[in-house]
Amino acid sequence: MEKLNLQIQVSPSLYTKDPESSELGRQIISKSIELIVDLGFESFTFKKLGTAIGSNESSVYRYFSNKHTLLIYLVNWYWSWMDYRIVVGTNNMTCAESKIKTAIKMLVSEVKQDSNFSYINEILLNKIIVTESSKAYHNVDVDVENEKGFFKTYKQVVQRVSNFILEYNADFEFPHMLVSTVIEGAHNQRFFAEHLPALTDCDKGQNNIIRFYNNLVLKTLT
Amino acid sequence: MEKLNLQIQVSPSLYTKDPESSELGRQIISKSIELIVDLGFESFTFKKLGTAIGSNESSVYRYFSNKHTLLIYLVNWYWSWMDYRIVVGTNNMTCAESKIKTAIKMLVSEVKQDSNFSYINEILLNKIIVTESSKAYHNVDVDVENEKGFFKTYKQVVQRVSNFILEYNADFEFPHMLVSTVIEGAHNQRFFAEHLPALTDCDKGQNNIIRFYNNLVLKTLT
DNA sequence: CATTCATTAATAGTATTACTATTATATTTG
DNA sequence: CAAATATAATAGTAATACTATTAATGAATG
Repeated sequence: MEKLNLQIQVSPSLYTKDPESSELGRQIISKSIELIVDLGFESFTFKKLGTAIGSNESSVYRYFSNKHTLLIYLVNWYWSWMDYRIVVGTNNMTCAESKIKTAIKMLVSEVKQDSNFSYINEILLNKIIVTESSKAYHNVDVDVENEKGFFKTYKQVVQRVSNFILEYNADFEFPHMLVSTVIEGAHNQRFFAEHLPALTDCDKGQNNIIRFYNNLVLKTLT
Repeated sequence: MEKLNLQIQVSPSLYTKDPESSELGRQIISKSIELIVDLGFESFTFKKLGTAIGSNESSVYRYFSNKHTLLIYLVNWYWSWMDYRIVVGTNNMTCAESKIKTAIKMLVSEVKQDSNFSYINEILLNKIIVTESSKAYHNVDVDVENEKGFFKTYKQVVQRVSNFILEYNADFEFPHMLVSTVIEGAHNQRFFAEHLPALTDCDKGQNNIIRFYNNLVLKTLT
């Protein structure tokens, strides 16, 4: 596709200062993605991030109040980006089945770099989603953070794909359950394939995950 | 069922001193379950646990080298217990479909207290599994810990149910994927129902989760 | 009965983390 | 140029996740 002039909008409640507004801010995002992948979220600190971008811990704190909020920012960026991809990818499609398959493919497979958003490495960000994103909501503050809209873009994607499901089968009772099962399930399978292969059957190749979930969704809907 | 003289065996690699071997050890397990549910795993500390059992931080360290290992211990206990329940629950069954349904019900629904294991509150432990267990493997040390057998009992349950799946449909390519999708999916749905209802359709009652996954599994296998 | 051994409790101490606060120095902008 | 703003550097704090040491207790054994 052509290169577009796009920017993913992230809710201002997720930062103290907009990281898109300065070079330092963009570096914070860019490098934090690399560091979280390399170190894991637990070992990632603002001090290490500051050093890595040739800046200071305290400068990072001017953008994000803590590393948890930074993770939420990244997660929201990812789901806004995914939502945009699903909308574009299914645009002009009339067949509900095709829409579902397109969405599943995007949600389930490994991601490719999107040159429209230069300072964000979507491949690495996708790895963070697979490995770390459940930590965004598996904590004591979920309810408060949910109220603040921290999970809005994820819910938006689930809703969008749920609508495809209902287009395909208006009587199906559990579209959201099905969609969230597929999304979280696929992330797990990718993680298991790499670290706990006994919990999956991916040894025979990546495409199995797509085949498995396509089959699962379409059969469940009949 | 009658009260049995049973004890769940947990691998000695998961503790420094066997908590089953002393009153203090049993209290450590018992109280840690309560505290992790109340505080969340991140805010749970051995210091707080020591105080809560009227003992000392350092005494807890004689049993478990850190709180992560204690979580792994609890997770392993849970899956050994679940495996035992599945074996007993499906014993003498000849019909593969019934075995599958029995297993799904056990894996998916809220748990009831099992009086055979007095000092462990299975209801609370199940909440820990739902909310915290993904933290057991979503970290940088997965591979090392997997080598050490930290996830053995979980894999054992997945394998057992996968065998039922193959009994039902020997040609099905992805039994482990299906089983781990159901287990993790059901845990997520229970969590979402409580905290992020937009990601699920559970408002109409708990039984929906069982219905949804029963339907999903049996249709996927046709 | 005395000794030994293991268990536990209490205390202190360390490195790291996740911040906050302050000040100094650049840089931008009006 | 002055004022405002952004950044860097430094210092400091409370809490965490431990380790190490010592002391008190009690049970087993010779």
